[in-house]
Amino acid sequence: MLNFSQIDTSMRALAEPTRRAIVERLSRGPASVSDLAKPFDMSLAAVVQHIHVLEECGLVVSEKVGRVRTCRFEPAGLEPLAEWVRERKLAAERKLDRLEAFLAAGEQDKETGND
Amino acid sequence: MLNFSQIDTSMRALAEPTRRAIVERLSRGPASVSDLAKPFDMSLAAVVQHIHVLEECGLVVSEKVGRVRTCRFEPAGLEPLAEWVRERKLAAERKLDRLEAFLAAGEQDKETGND
DNA sequence: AAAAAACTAAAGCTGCCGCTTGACTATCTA
DNA sequence: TAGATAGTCAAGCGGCAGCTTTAGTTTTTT
Repeated sequence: MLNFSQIDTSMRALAEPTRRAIVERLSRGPASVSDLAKPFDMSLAAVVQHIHVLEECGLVVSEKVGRVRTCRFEPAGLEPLAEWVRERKLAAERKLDRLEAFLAAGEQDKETGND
Repeated sequence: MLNFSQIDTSMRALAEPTRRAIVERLSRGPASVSDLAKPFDMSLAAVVQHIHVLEECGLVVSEKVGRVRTCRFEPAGLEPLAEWVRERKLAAERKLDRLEAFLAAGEQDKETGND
C-alpha cells in the first residue's frame, strides 16, 4: 500500500510489544541503550533496532555523550495516534447523532400525526 | 513473545492500513462486507480476513441477515489503546513534575543559601 | 598501553502476515 | 428452477519484520 504517513509509522512502531515496553520504560524517565536492553531476553543489537524504529516515528529522541546514548520519551510522538482515536470516536458519535435525530424526527412525525 | 493482551491485539490490528481504513469507513456508519471491500484493490476474501481480525479484538461487530453480513464499528474497542496513550502521557507528566520539583527544590536551596 | 564497556553497522536466517486461488454454501432474483 | 449474488473455508505462497551473529569503532577504566 506504500503508506508513509505519521499515523502509519507510529501505529506500526507500537504494534510491537518490545517497543511498547521500551516506551513504557522511557515514559518514566530517560535511560541508556544498555539499561533499556537489560529486561529483555534478546541481543543488544535487537534493542538498538527497536530504538531506531521509535526514533524514526518521533516517539523517542536520543543523544550520545561519550560512549553512552541516552534515550528520552517524546510524548508529542503520540499525537497522531491520539488524534486518530479522537477522530474515530467523534465520527461514531456524529453518526449516532444523525441516527438519534432521524429517530427523533420519526417520533415527531408520529406525535404530530397522532395530534 | 506470546502476548495476548487486549492492547496488543488492537494495536496489531490497527497497524494495518487496510484495517484502519475499514474502521474509518465503519466509524461513519455500518456497511456490508462487499461494500467494505469495494474501495480496495484486493480480493473479497482478503477483506473478510481483515474484518475477522477487527472482530477478534472488539473493534468491529457484525451480524448476518440473509446472505448479507453487516458490520458496525465498536468505539469501546478503542479503549485499551486510548488508555495506554493516556497512561504514557501521565507517566511522562509525572516524571516532568518530579524534575520540576527537584529543580524548584534546588532554587529553594539557592535562595535560602543566599539569604 | 591494554582491556573493558557501550554501542554501531551489516549480513543472513526464520516465522509469520497478508494476499490469492479455488472450491463450496446459502440466499435472493428472474 | 436456473443463475446470480454474497459470503465462507482452507490451502499455499512470497515478502518482510524481528532476531542473531560477527566484526568493527569509540570511549573509558585500570
